[in-house]
Amino acid sequence: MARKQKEKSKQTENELLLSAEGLFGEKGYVATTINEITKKAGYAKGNFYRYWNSKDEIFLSIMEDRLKKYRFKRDESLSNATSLEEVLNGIHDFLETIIDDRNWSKIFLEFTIHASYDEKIKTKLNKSIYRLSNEVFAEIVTDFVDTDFPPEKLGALNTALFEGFLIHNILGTNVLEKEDFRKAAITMAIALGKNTSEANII
Amino acid sequence: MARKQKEKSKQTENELLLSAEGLFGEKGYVATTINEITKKAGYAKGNFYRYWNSKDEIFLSIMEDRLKKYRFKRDESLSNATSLEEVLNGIHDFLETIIDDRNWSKIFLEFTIHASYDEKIKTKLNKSIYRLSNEVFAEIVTDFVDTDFPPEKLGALNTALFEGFLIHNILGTNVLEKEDFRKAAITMAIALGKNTSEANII
DNA sequence: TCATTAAATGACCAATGGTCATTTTTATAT
DNA sequence: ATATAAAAATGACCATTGGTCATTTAATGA
Repeated sequence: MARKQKEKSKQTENELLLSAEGLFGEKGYVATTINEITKKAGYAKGNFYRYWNSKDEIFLSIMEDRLKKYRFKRDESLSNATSLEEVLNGIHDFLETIIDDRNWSKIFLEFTIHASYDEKIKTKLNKSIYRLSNEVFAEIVTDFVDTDFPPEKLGALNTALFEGFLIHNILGTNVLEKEDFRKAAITMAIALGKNTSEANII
Repeated sequence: MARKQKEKSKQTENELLLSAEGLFGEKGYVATTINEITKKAGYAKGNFYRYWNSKDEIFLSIMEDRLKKYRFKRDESLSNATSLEEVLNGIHDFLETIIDDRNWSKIFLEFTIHASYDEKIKTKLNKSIYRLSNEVFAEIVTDFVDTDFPPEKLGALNTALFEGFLIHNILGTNVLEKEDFRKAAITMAIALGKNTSEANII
């Protein structure tokens, strides 16, 4: 039974993943050490590299996993929206679950910047996995947009405001609340995407 | 003449500052090495620590310097605005000079996140020096706001959208242009801060 | 029982930020 | 000029990092 060996291997991988996720969540990307990850799981450092080729790699896989879960929540939130306002509110219900996952949004940002210095990782990050809103946001929102303002830009702007709000939170600036963010984002989207007398004021 | 020694000392400090600014600008914060900084300026590593106590410290001083210059530009841009639209456009003229300073906005973000893991540096960053818009934005904008939406929140939201846009640029997502950012930010601010029939739609 | 294969180890490597005893350069007092 | 003190500069050294790899330990199938 070679089975048992594969099982053990899978289990070790899982133990390391769990250990890593815990440490990343506590201390962030840079401050977490491979040595710590393996030690916490009860192994020696070298064993880590049987399962991943680098710290980047294990982080990416953890990140993908978390984002998958986030996306699932988003799809739930959006399933029965019938107007732009409802869609936007649905999206923000879901964005707020990310915000509440406080440390992790910060850590995603940390890794995003770290990755931006490395073409390979940067490409991986951009490859749909990371960008939470853009295209999908656009897709959903298209039906509800009256103006000729491109929906994918609406999506990108929404993401931008969201990530800016994350930075605001990270610094603990304390001026904005979640509700402010939601109100601003929705107001912005409606002003740009809905054809009222004031929409294109500029 | 102890003068000469002090002059030499000042000059060395300057050479190191220039070297550091160049390297940070090229390679970012983490990737730049103290060894490189001193070597490029023609000194040995140890000499660095006569002038600064850490890499953080020299970076902060360079950052302050750059931000001072930015702020000067901003004050110029705002000197003769007479309406909310004009104020906002003035602010965005200045924000776009930061955006065009491409690498540096990225590096500021990199350092901001790095700093967020260290209470001491975080405090220093927040101590007015870094936050470009918030209070000042609020101060300037107050006169032009009709609604009861707090001006300091307008400022923070503007900053948030700005920094989100920076991240968008960093990742090279290519959906948004500077003009989109400007239009969105101004639309948002007006929709929240100007009393029209649509302003408080939510 | 024994050879084969997989899992796990930890000494080792180059590079990092930072320290510090030592050397080199410069200024002053006699 | 020369000796002394003080400032400027050096680079070997430290602990720690991500990553490598020859070696050891354990499971498997004959």
